[in-house]
Amino acid sequence: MVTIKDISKECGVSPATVSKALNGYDEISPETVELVKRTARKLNYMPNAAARLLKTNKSHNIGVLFVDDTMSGLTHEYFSRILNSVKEEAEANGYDITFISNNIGKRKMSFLQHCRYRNCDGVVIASVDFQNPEVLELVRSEYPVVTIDYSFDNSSSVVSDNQEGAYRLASYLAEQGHRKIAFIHGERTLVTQKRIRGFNRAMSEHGIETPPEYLVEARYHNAESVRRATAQLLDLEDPPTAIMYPDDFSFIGGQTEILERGLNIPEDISVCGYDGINLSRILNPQLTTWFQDADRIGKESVRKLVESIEHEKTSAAEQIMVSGKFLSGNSVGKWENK
Amino acid sequence: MVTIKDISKECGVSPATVSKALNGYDEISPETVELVKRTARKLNYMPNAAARLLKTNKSHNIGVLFVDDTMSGLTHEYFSRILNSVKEEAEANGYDITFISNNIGKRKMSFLQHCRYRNCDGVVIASVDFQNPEVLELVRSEYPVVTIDYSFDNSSSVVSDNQEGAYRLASYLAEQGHRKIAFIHGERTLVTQKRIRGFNRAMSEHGIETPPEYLVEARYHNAESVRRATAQLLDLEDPPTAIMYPDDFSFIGGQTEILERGLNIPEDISVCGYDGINLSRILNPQLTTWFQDADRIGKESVRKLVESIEHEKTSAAEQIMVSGKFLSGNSVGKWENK
DNA sequence: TATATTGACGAAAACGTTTTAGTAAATTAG
DNA sequence: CTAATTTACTAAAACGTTTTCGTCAATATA
Repeated sequence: MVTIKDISKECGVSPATVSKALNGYDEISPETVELVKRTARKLNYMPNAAARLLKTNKSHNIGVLFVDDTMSGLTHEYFSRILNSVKEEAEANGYDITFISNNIGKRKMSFLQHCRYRNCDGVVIASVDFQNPEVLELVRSEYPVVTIDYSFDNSSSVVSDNQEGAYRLASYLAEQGHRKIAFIHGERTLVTQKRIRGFNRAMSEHGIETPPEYLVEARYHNAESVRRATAQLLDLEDPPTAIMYPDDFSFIGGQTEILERGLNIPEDISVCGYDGINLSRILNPQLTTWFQDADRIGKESVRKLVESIEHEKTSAAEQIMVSGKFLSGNSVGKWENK
Repeated sequence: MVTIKDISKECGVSPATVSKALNGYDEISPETVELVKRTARKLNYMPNAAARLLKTNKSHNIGVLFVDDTMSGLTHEYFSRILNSVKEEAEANGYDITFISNNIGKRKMSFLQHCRYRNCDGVVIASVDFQNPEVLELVRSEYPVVTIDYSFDNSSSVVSDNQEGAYRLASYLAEQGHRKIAFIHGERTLVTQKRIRGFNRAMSEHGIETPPEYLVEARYHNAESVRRATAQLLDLEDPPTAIMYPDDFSFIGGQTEILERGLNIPEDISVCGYDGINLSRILNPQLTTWFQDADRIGKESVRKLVESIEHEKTSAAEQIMVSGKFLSGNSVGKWENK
């Protein structure tokens, strides 16, 4: 391993000078800087992040806390895209990322301890149980934190505009003439609550009374659970003519149920998804859905986090809302009161 | 930040003793060990990974090199599952993972340099262009390396049994009476070559002559490209009665084409996928496909890598093959020479 | 010319560990 | 009862950086 000392010997200057030359201090003569840099390149020198960290207390490492229990975190395209853009934005800013977990080897440690162990400079948190005491401990800690799709009072967050998304989808269905609109929503998280609110607003704006049995809970990203919910709706005395699904993926479970009953989309029943993942674009029929801008969400999170890290004094907590986009497909038909 | 010195003061012993007590050296009296550990817990002490690394030269950090250009790396369920199991197995062994890239901040560095910068103990490489000079540099370096789905001579690898998978699928189609079997395969990587070999073996064992136009290349995970390939096959003078697809996801592109021509699966045409991802289980019809054991692949990679890291002397390069599983669905029909 | 300032560099301490080479006391062996 | 060994500890160096104070010329100022 080639160190600063090797360079200093080769150049006949002190290690201090090498360090300064490499880090662009202005008290080193241009010629020396040139010499040092050339030698560094020649020797294929790479700074040692750990040694540097020890002095500077900056690891240039961002902790990423994603759910890991159900594993649906990484296979859910929405989250894997967030992760990917978090990674890319981090790298663009000179940071690496480290997954934060609470069991590393035999050593049991809390999320916070893991962060300290690895000297993270900050953490982005997504797709976790935000009631979890360990998560709360982390949020309340000395660390700069950005949460995704959930907001705490004293830290920054980036959230997808769930209320708007559900509102727009529901409004669209109503505008197509539907009056019996059901909403299969996910578990009752903050995200779900926002979507329900958006849905309700659209309904009331269109003067539609939604019977309570039109709102049914299923599990996000779970086709089987959504299929059951769909069956439940279709079994109703007065079944809906349109169904909003919790997400594009789980919709396929609903589709199975619909097909098996000999119904056609969108002739007999209209549907729409949520997320706007790749899958939704290639499905038959193509889904009408709401695109969540996962890339921007990841990117904004890191941008804000890095700002908090590097300008701790001047950077204030901020709630950032990322808007999505309506994606039209072939899954919604006009309902003409047949 | 509470350090070893804080503990040493609190306990009235030297830092050296604290370190040894914490690390289970046997030259410390049981009482002292007890006292030190208790105090450490009381003060909420966490060792500083960077400081430790500096002395021991072990970072307990595994580099993960996944493709990041097309981004299909992380959204492809096969790879996201590998990543997930890599992460979990790493954590189980006391390692964190760091994504290796070649542009971190403004600093342009090679993959190898990035590894050195972060002091990785070893690297697992998957889903990259294995001809890439930077990848080769890394493979040939001083680092323990495990490659996934590609083998180099002097390092270890974990590969999915692609030949077997394609062989079994093709055999199955033949056993169902099909004689006109087409294979839409992916780009000509090593993986693809293995699959083609398996396909060919199955064909020749069943005495089937496959016209060259039944083998068509498309892009993995790309519905549009696979749809075009499907159209090409269906436009043939003598179209196939069964099609093997490059992967479950891209099959949906093929399905679109098939449906638009008014054909039914499996009555008019039989299909099978590859990968056995979640999606394949919930699709209509359910796909007959080959399950690749991504979890085991990730796990074995890390197991082998950790072995190479921790027993550098005794651990020899090894090629590990992970077998998959035939998943039957409703996408293949018997072909009775109608 | 004497003094103050600037420019270019180096010595050394520090960051939090681990580990080698002791050391002094207690125990055992002869 | 010495001498040798063992037990339980410590001092200090080292890992590769960064950074604070110097220092010593050279230049600018009075």
